Amino acid sequence: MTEHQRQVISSALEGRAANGKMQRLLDALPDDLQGEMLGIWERATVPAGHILIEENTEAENIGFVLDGLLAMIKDLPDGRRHIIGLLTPADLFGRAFNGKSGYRIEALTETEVLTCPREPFEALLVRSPEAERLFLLNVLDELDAAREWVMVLGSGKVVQRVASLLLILCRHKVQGAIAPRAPINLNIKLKRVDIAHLLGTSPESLSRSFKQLERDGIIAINTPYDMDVLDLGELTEAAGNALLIEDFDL
Amino acid sequence: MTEHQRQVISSALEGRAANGKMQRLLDALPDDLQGEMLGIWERATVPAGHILIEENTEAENIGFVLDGLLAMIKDLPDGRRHIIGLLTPADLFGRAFNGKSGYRIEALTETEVLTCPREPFEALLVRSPEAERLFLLNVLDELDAAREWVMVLGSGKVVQRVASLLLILCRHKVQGAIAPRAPINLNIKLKRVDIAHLLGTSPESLSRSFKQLERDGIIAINTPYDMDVLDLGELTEAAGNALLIEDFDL
DNA sequence: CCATCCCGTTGACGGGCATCAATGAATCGA
DNA sequence: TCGATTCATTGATGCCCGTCAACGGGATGG
Repeated sequence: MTEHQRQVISSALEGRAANGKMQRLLDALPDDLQGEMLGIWERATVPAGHILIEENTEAENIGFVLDGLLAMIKDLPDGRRHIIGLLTPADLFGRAFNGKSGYRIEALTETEVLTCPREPFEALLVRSPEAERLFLLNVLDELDAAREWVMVLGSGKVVQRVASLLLILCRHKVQGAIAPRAPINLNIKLKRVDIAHLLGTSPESLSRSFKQLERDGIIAINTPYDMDVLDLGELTEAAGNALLIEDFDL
Repeated sequence: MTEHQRQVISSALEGRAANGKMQRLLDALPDDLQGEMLGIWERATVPAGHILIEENTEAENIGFVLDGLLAMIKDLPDGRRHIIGLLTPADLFGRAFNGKSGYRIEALTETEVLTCPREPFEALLVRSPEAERLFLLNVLDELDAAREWVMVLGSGKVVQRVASLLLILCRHKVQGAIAPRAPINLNIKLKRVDIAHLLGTSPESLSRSFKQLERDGIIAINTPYDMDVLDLGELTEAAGNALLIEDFDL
């Protein structure tokens, strides 16, 4: 491992949410492969609106989110756009081992990513069963997340979906930690339009649902991007218990 | 490999849709592991309504669908039930490597499956990188399917979702083959209620949507379980082009 | 052969929500 | 500093669709 490589990776991971996962991934590798793993990654900062992987193309890059927010987006012929899922720090994206994407990867905010060409990444996975298993576990997690979204989107009323989204954000925020009775502060990075497209609704209906949750005393809206969840129990109630896995330590 | 084992597997695969995939999986294994793989599977026939994996339990079994139809189902507290996804012949189910399920696996029709305990399956994957990669590819396919459902469920109108479902069924039917201009006959194994829960709507609305597609000359309904897709192009139109990957050879 | 059940369909009704339109607040650039 | 743009919110309107109800046909069982 060259000093340059070490520098890239360490500066990239410094003080970020993603460092734990990346570090675990590295530690699991045999020593002789660690350098190779580090060597193929390139760090990049992309502005909001930038498209990292185009729709319906053989993705040539694998990516790892360090900071910011990406989304899997599909444009519909009628001009509307649908957000299939989000990519947050510590998420992998790209199409290792399987072809075209069907959707594009777009930055919703300014984002820092690590990218590497697809071939050497695949080659490394083939060579190292440990790395491949880590990747497999990652994909399994993504599968759970996707199925959870299927659950959320299938459940009727808009308020329920909004509540479910908030629950997921809370879970993401307090992960591992014991959930306090105290309000959970959420810093939403998404615009209302994006949330709407994510939940399969319109910004107007979304706004009304937020207001309703606020009237019910379940949340407090400080700014459109800063809200507090006041009552986790009632929020779960409002969500209709639609979430697949409820692993809050209540 | 004992004669008993060989008998179980060969009779199980005989003349079934699932045999191709299982055979490929076997061929990819080193010779000395093939016997081990075959030895751990047990064949079973379960009646409709039978629950193969309970919700919120550590699944102790891995399964492989030979014939019939399974579904991933989550019950909502209000009594409604939501179908998250289907499992058709050649599909794997179970929770190798990651814990609880959050939904249950239930047979919608009488179903033949191969099952095996989880530990030896995982052990075999760990021992054989080839098997693990096959499993990984399987999971990647499932991920695509799940994201496709996210897409379908997010797209507004019920008629669009119905059309999308029909498109998926058509694709499943003609997979690989060149899609003919001639009508595609679909044999639906699902009850209307189940389709409704799958698409996040009600049986009544579903019926109306089917009728509308028939009025528009896009499909012909012979019986509720036997319909012909008359115009694949218009069906795609009606679906709003919401599908992620459109790999028909039109 | 009839009674019962299950299921799909059809009709009527009401509510939720998408759409259109307008206002207000915040940010940005000239 | 002042327009211009973007975005969130609110109101009004009409339609989609979820619900309740009833009907009919096919299957099952006595």
